[in-house]
Amino acid sequence: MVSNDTFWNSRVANPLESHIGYWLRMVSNQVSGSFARALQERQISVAEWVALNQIGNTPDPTPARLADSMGMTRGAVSKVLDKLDAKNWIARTTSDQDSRVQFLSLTAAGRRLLPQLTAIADGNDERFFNALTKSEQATLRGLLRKLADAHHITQTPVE
Amino acid sequence: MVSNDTFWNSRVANPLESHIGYWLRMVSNQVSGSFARALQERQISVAEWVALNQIGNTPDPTPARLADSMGMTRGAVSKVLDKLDAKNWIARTTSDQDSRVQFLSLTAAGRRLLPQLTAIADGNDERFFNALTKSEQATLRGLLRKLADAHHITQTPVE
DNA sequence: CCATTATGGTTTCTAGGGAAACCTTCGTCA
DNA sequence: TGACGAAGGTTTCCCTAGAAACCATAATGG
Repeated sequence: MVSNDTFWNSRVANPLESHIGYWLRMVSNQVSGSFARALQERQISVAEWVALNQIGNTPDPTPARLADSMGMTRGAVSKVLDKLDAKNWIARTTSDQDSRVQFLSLTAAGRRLLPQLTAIADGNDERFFNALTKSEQATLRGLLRKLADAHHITQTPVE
Repeated sequence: MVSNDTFWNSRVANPLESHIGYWLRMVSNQVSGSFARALQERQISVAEWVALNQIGNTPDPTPARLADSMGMTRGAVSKVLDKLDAKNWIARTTSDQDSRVQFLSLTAAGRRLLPQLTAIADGNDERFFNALTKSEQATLRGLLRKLADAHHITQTPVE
């Protein structure tokens, strides 16, 4: 047994606690909630951060590709990009080959900001999963990857 | 190594993929998304289902306790209860001892419905985590419990 | 015993994201 | 080449949930 049983057994009986998905959401909500709060202090939403990160780390990013990889609709992405644009962290330039397409890029300010946000993300992950040993962390990562693989999940999670 | 490396290594390099939280959200989003879609076919939201389940499985449920256990604000819970009430799945009766307090209970229709929804939840969990062996499932559950324990997470996850 | 504070629940306002309609531009094919 | 469908992006509408203001009632304490 891995965990502190007395604590958990004290909880109100609920058949759903036998679901792995239950624990998965519980933990996932907490870790992303804590990250969202950290970003909030800088007036940045998780979606904005994910978009910024994708723009900084994928080749030739466009709104459509972002929507695909983030698992958001194009409408939603459009609004997120508006925000990033208003904050002068990204630039949108229309493609020469296809005037429907926009290429997205980080501005100088965006390039300065991104590593700071990445550091926050690193710290959040580190702090949260430090409750596990290195070996347990590797096991957990492996199991999650196996699930993602089995179900062909490819979307970068946003919320 | 647990997973299919060639598949994952073909992904665009992104430093965040080293975060366990990244994989956690990715997988969690997928499992709860698939569950949400299953409920959607019956015009039921995840929040409604969680509330219904709590009402059916906790002693003397009240809106305030629900808000606590679900990690939602009381305002949000109030609206969810309005929906369940409109569908005639729950009843609200004000307490004799404290007229501010409402006790929540399932109606006959609610009692009939709940097991069906629970079966959907069971099926969803089962189907998704079948990609892991029984032993891996136990390991995963243990690791998630350990994290929830370490961080004193007690809220039933909603979305 | 009354004033103040705390608590339970609802309502209002706002922000974020999906769905779908919309506009523009590109590709196809007759 | 011109019509039609597909694709990229934006806008509009709607729904959900949080924040905060609000109302009613209970508890506290002077």
